[in-house]
Amino acid sequence: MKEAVRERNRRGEGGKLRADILAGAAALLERTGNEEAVTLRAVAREVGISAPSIYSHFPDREAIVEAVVDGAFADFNAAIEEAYNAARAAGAGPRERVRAGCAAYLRFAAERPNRYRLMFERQYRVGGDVPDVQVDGFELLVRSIQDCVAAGISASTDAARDATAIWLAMHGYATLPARLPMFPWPDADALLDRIVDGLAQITADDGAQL
Amino acid sequence: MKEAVRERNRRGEGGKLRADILAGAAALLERTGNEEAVTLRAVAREVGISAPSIYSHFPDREAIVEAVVDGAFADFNAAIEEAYNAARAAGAGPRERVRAGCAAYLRFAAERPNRYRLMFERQYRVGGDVPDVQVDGFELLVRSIQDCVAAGISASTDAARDATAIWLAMHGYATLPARLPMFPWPDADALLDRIVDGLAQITADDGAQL
DNA sequence: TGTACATCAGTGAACGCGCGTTCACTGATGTAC
DNA sequence: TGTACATCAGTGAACGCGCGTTCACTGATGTAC
Repeated sequence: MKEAVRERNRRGEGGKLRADILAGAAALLERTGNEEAVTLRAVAREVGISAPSIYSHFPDREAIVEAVVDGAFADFNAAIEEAYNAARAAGAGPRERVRAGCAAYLRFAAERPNRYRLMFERQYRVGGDVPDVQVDGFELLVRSIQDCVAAGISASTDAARDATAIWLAMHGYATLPARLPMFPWPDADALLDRIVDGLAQITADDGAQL
Repeated sequence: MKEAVRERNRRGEGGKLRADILAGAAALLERTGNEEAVTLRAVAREVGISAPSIYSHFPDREAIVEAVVDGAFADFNAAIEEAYNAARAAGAGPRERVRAGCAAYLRFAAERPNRYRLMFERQYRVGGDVPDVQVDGFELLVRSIQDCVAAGISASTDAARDATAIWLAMHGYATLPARLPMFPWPDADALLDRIVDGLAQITADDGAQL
C-alpha cells in the first residue's frame, strides 16, 4: 500500500538501508501478523526499494526474519526488566515485583501481539535449528519468588519450577484470549492475582519494602 | 513424496474422496506442522488425485483447512471427556479428575503437536471471522473444581476463573516446551501437580471416591 | 582548479517455480427401454 | 438379452500471479593526481 519513494543514501551510508529493511519487515509483521506475508518483495515495497537491493544487506529472506526476531526478544526482555527495576526502585515488596514483571509481560503481548507471536509461536523451518533465544526476564522471576520465600510470604520449595508454571500461564494468557475472543474471559486483574498467588504459593500479604 | 495411485471410486461413492482429501490434508499438517504447506496441489498429490478433483468436494483451499480444524477439535474434546469419564468410572476423587483431564490435554498436545497448533495457534485470515469453536472439556474442568470445593479440599471462590487459569497454564505447557526445548523444563508430573494444586486452590489430599 | 576514474548504492529485466482456479474433456459405470 | 444413453468421478492443459534469486547495468558521489 505504501508508495514510498526513498532517496538514495550518500556514499558510506549504505548501511542505513539495513536498518530501514529491518524496520520495514517489522512493520509488515506488525500489520499482517503473518510471517508468510514478509516476502522479500513485500519488504522491498514497504521500504520503497527494488527487491534485489536487499541482497546487499541480507543473504536471503530468512535472515531478515531472524534479525527481526532477535530485535523483538531484545525489546521484550528490556520491557520486563524495566518493569522489575521500576518496581524495585519504588520500594515494592517481592510479591509486587513478581506481579509487576508478569503485568509487563502481558502488556507487551497485548500491545504488540504480532511481535509476541513471532517470538513464541513461530514455526521452525523443517530442517532448521532451534533458536537459542534468551529469556532473561525469567531469572528475575525466579529471584523474586525466592525473595518471597525469604520474606516468609511464600511456601515455594522450588522457585524455578514455580516460576516456570507462572511463565506457562503468562504465555497462555498472552495468546489464547486473542485467539478465542468469544470465550468469557474473567477479569484480568483478578485472574493475574490468582495465577501469581497460586503458583508462587503466596501465603500472606506483601510485607514491608524490599 | 507419496506417489499414491488411487483407484477411481464407483458410481455413488464419490463422497469417499471427500474423506480421503480430509485425511490427506490432516496427514500433511501432521507431517509438516505448517498450515501454509497444505496447498491444494499438495493435498491432491498426497491423496493421489489431480488438483481440480478437489473442487467437487470443497469450494476452495480454505474450506479444507476449516474442515480439518473442526475434526481436530472434535477429536480433542473427545479425548479429554474420555479421560474425565474414565477417572470418574474408576472412582477417582475430584482433584484426581481435574488432574486426569489436564493430563489428557497435555497428552493430546504432546502426541499430536501440529494438530494442537492448528487448533490454538492458527492465524486468522486478515478479514476473516473468528471461529466459534467449542471447548467442551472446559465445562468438565469447572465442575470438577466445584466438586473439590464441595468436598472441602479447595478454597476456590470462583471455579470458572480458576479453571481458566489452569487452562492458560495448560496451553503454555502444551506449546512452549516444543518451541524452546533448550530451556530446563522441570519434571512434568511435579509441574502439573503444582499447577493443578496451586490454581484449583487445593488445600488437602484427595478425599474418598466421588 | 580541473578531470579522469574507482567505488558505492541501488535498479530493471528476466529466469523458473508452485500456486489457485478455469475449462473442456474422458472414459467407466449404471439404467431405461 | 442387447444397446443406446445419461451420469458420475474424475483428468490434462492452460491461465495469470507473486515469489526468490541472478545478472548485467547505471548514475551519483567521492578521490587521486
